[in-house]
Amino acid sequence: MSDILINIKGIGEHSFRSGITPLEIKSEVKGIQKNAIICKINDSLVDLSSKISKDCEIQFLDAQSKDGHSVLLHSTAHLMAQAVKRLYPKTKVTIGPYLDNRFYYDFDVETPFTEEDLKEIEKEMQKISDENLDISHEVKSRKEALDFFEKISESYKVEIINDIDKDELLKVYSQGEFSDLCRGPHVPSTGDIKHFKLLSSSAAYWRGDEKNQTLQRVYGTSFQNPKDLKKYLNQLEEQKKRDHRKIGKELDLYFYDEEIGPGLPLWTPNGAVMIDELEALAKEKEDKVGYLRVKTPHLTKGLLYEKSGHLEHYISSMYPAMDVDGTDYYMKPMNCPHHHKIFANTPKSYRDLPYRLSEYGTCYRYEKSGELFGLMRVRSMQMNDAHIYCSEDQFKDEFIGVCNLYMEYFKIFGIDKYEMRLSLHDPKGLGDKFINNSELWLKTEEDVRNALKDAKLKFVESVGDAAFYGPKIDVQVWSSIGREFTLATNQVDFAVPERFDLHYTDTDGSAKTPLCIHRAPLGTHERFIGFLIEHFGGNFPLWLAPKQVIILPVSDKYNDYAEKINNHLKAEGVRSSLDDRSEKIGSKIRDAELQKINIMVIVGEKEVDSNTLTIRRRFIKEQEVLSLEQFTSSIKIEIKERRVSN
RNA sequence: GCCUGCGUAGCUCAGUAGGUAGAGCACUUCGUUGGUAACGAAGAGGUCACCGGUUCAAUCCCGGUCGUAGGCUCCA
Repeated sequence: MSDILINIKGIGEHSFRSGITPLEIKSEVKGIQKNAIICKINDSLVDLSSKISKDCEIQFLDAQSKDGHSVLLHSTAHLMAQAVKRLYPKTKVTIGPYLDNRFYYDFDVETPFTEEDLKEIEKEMQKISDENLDISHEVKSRKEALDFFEKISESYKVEIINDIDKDELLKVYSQGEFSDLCRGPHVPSTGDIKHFKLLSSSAAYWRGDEKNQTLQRVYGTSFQNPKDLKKYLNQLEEQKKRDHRKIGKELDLYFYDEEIGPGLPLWTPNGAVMIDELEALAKEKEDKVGYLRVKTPHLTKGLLYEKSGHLEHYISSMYPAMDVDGTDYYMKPMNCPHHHKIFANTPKSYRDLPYRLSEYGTCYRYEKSGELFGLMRVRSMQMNDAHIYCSEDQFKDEFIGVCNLYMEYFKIFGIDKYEMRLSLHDPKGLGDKFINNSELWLKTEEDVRNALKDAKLKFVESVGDAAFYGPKIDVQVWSSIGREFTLATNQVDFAVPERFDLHYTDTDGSAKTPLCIHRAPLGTHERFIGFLIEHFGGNFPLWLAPKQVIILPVSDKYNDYAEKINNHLKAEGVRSSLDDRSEKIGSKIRDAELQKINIMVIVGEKEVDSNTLTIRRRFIKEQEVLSLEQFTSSIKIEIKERRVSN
């Protein structure tokens, strides 16, 4: 057999016999990392056991690299499947991919797993790891693979094979008694998988379709080093602490009541302050760029939604109709048709465009019970909604204007991780999910794409996610605990204005139909505040905080002085309160810290004598001594400028 | 909507092999007048989510309903 030349990244070129495996190279050549579990040959990830017969470049990777970690996670999923098959031999396996830092495997199992079962599975996994079984693979023909999986009654695998492209090579990975259809690659041995933890189990539908069999999904994680595993688990614990549902309760911002209904949040005085601040911000920004504010009713006849197409497309997520004097009325699920009515109420000329209507109304949607989630998915939502009616010529500027508004908000809140997603129609869904006019779709999508490119905004595209009436831009953000949400949305509507027979008189006297841009840069107030709670971990900037200042007298003797300060601040529009309980100062400070109040004003003998205040800011050890006037004016500026820090 | 788990005081949670319950914090009162993350004492608080069934007896066992958690599916 002839020799081949292999360039080992970071080490140099070596000559080997053809047919050598990376595993053999690893043991023959010094300096390759001991923990290497996988390698890249000419940029594709390959098992360490595969034979090399050509000159190439090879890079060994351990599980601390991104690719290596993915492989480790994937192999851990297989390890888990093997453990499950040992403990519950009747289980049928399905699929087990990796995610960021996690993996899962879906099983068709007789009885769902309990927490104890997960512990047992984990133990069995440890055993298989200790057995240090070689993980090998064989390439099989379609027929061989089908025969094999039929013989071992893995019907889901059979189904998968039948769906795979006929030309694709099928690989069967084996470790001990366990074999699985898989593209791979995998770590060389079960002994390479040492530090893992099963996280949770839940149900999942086969192929994600609710009509299919319910499977049991087990999530887990796995790392090369015990330290990294611990770090990740800690991170998960930390994330729980920032959950908006937990902080929302602790800071008394909102709650749900069984007698009111799921998904219908009640905002307490603290939470309502935040909504008011958000609205004040939005009004300020919108007033500057020419939005006109309107108000529309919460109830509307069904006829309107027939016309708009919403009844046809979204009836399953609208509250059922109520009969009013023999006519069907619906809770309003969105504002657009009402705004269209307002547009149409008086004749419009090209001089009126762009015509921008905004509304902070409450909409009601019947989200399925299992979809409700804290403030992020609710059934009554306050929209930061607006519709811009414009001509085709104006479209680009208006669209970019809206995107810029997003950016402005993001800057105010210190949101720097976001992604714009241009959602396009799916040609297959025309006439069904989407308005049936492919030319108009393509043209509008191209217009939006160009507008984004001209504004130098980065975006990704997503086919099939458009609204029924036009393409949209969704802005995805990640809360500090890694949850991804669609926060802002911006949709182009080329269909509904026509249905509503909206028109304006153009310069030449002809009637034209305007385009409509639907936009909600702050999404819903509920979701936005939910996001902000996690983003700030409850430590809101001063302007947004429900409780900005608390006055803490050192003893009852200084209550009068404290009260004077409190009254002054309140008169100046600062959200200030007074803690005049007979508690020691340390206790009052502790309580204020737990309530995450931004500023504590401490007053005792010293302060009364010198007519000053001692200012203790959240998280800041150094205190300031200021006069009441100095303090008031400085925080008023901080509030007015909506500073993010602290 | 689907699968599984959970539901005890305002909050965080104990507990009862079936005999109607307990702690800490918060709250109220009294004492204390204290200088940077918990002063002390006393008191008040619960139809053990709701509705049925089994039982002499149910917060506990069984069934249903509602709510909630983790996911799946969905999101104008």
